[in-house]
Amino acid sequence: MFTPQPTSKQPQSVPTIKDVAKAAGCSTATVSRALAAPEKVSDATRERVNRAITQVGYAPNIAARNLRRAESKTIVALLPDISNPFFSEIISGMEDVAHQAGYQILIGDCEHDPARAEAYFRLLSTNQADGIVLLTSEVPKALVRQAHGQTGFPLVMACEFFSDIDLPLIAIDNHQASVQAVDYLVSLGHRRIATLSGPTNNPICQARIRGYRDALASHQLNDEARIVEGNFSFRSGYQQGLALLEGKTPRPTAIFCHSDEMAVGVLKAARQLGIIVPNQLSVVGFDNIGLSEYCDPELTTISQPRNEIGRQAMQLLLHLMRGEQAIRQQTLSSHLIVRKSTGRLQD
Amino acid sequence: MFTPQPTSKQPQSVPTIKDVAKAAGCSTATVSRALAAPEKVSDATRERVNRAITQVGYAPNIAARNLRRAESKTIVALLPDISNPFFSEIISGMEDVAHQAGYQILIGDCEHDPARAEAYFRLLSTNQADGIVLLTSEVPKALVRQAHGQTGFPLVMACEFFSDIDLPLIAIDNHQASVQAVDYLVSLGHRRIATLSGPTNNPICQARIRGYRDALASHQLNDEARIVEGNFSFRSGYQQGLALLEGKTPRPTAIFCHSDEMAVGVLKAARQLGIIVPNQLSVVGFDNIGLSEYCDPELTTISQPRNEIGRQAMQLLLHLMRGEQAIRQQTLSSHLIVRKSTGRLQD
DNA sequence: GAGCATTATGTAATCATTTACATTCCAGGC
DNA sequence: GCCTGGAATGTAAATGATTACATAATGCTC
Repeated sequence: MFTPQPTSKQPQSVPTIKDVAKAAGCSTATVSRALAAPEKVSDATRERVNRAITQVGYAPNIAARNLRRAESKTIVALLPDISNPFFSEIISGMEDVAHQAGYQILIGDCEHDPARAEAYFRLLSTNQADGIVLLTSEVPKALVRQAHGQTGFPLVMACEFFSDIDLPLIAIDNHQASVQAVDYLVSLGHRRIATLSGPTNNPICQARIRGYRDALASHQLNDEARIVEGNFSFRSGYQQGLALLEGKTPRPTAIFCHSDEMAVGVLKAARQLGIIVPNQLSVVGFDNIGLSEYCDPELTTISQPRNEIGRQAMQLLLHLMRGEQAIRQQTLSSHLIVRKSTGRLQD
Repeated sequence: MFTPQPTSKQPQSVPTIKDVAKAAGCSTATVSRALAAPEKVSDATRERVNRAITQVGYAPNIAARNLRRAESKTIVALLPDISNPFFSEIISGMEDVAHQAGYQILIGDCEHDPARAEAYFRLLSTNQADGIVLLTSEVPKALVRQAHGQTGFPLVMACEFFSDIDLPLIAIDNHQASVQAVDYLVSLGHRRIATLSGPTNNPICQARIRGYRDALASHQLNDEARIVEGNFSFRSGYQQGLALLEGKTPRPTAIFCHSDEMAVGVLKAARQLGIIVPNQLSVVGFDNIGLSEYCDPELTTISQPRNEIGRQAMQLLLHLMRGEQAIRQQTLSSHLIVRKSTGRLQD
């Protein structure tokens, strides 16, 4: 059987499903089926189609497919700030699962700008995205509320959450993680334990603060509570670290930070003030980013299963999109990694 | 004039351009023109169309537009590894320019896996992306060669490059940056200056190594050259740092690292061996990431204009895509930031 | 071998938009 | 008043893939 070269009316143009059909001697419908539902096509035909595909060098036009199927196979991951290395491992977990299922991930960096967040949400209504994984609570609540109103709206939160909107969620128990950190510090003999929080309007920080307070209370240390606010960055850690450590009030002997970067900032502040860590000050971080093993001293910190959070969030989203039943909220366990930045109180 | 509610045959469905046309009392062609080329439509009509659009709550279906226009308004940014904070600021610069021009950025994390890179390249042929900014040389060369073959293929490199493929490029002069670092170390009295390189098959590392050798030669220190290979990570910096510092050969008094993370790894190695930085060892990093101001001691490093690299790379790509003439290669200037990790040789 | 179910395939409509081409309208020149 | 040209708008084809529906082919039962 002789199959001619694809008739060259437009020699340059990209081959379409028609070219494949012609080369395989069948209809476009058959080609389409051979690709989307191979079991609906006879073995012989499938073979012929596959050969034709490689012969003409066909690749499906995704825009056409998206139009017809009214989907985009794209998931938006909304982040507060792409430069925070905390997120990269989560993204990585999400990507594994998403790619497996034939989805792409579009990383949406909100840069703390509500307009950006809105633009990314809009992608859903224009069929440019099929679902959203929300990794920040810093987005206009109206958007989220509206999404939450529609049943089956493909939206999942990971790590962060809203106190007053009950979305599908994959996260650790921030309250408990906080309790664990404080209990540990108390067990080392510390009593004046301060917290360097992230933005205090952030629900995860609120949860951590509650955990902090509850833990202090359980040791009759309510009066020692001391909370300062940062924004997770090195810089805010450094600045607030200075504020905590050089003040006139009796200096805390331990600081529990809501991010590793802030903890490293505190380390710098302590260094500058000649305060030895851990002898005179214990510091605990949060997240266990790569750096925490390489700073001086190595950081005691709370480790979140970041890859797993990403994977499960994506799995949950896929379930929701398929309309399947799924556990709507999952709490993963964090754990305290003890390194060199914490020690027994020396007096 | 009474305009009825959009006739409700499918009350739920998303409004299309037809609904707008009906509401505005004109044809779909006119609506389309009012949106894409407002000057082709009378003021009155444009007004009516705009009102109709808000009235029915219309948002264009991007898949249909992409199909018809054979473009996607999406640019792929190919990275070797998303978790490297070096890239975030570049991405940020790219996004600014891209959004301005109505483009989206799809971040492609290759994770050092050629298959991934290939998948992202394929997005171009399936019209899912209009151009690529390549931030890594770790992609199959065949792909790049093929792209380079086609004139006007929308591909731009940033930071990294290929020694044997002459692509449009925005980068610093790595050779010169290296010379500057070494000259500076020599000026502090150092003679045994080692380099902790990134992967030595990476052209930017090769350029830096050449710069290192040339600078040594210019000071008659050729014989002192000592090069070890890492992979830009904390861990490789630490391991190779140990190797360099605890060997039996006379210990280097300065180490020039091809990344800040490796430099911080070296700091840890030195600490562990009881070597005081900068008194007994000077360390220079590369990239000036946020961390470099917060590690101990603060890192002397080479700063690249990352935001600007991102902006210019995107601008260049946009020019290429529009078929405009443009400067194909641009070298931006880096500079040495002197902090506390380098000092005069004390003997 | 008729009747019926099942499987394989083809035809053509459909998705939402853009745009080539056709038509209409009007102003201005003669 | 006629003609020309340009502006404004409409008609309908085109983009490439999917899929409802129709049809053809096959196998199976009795």
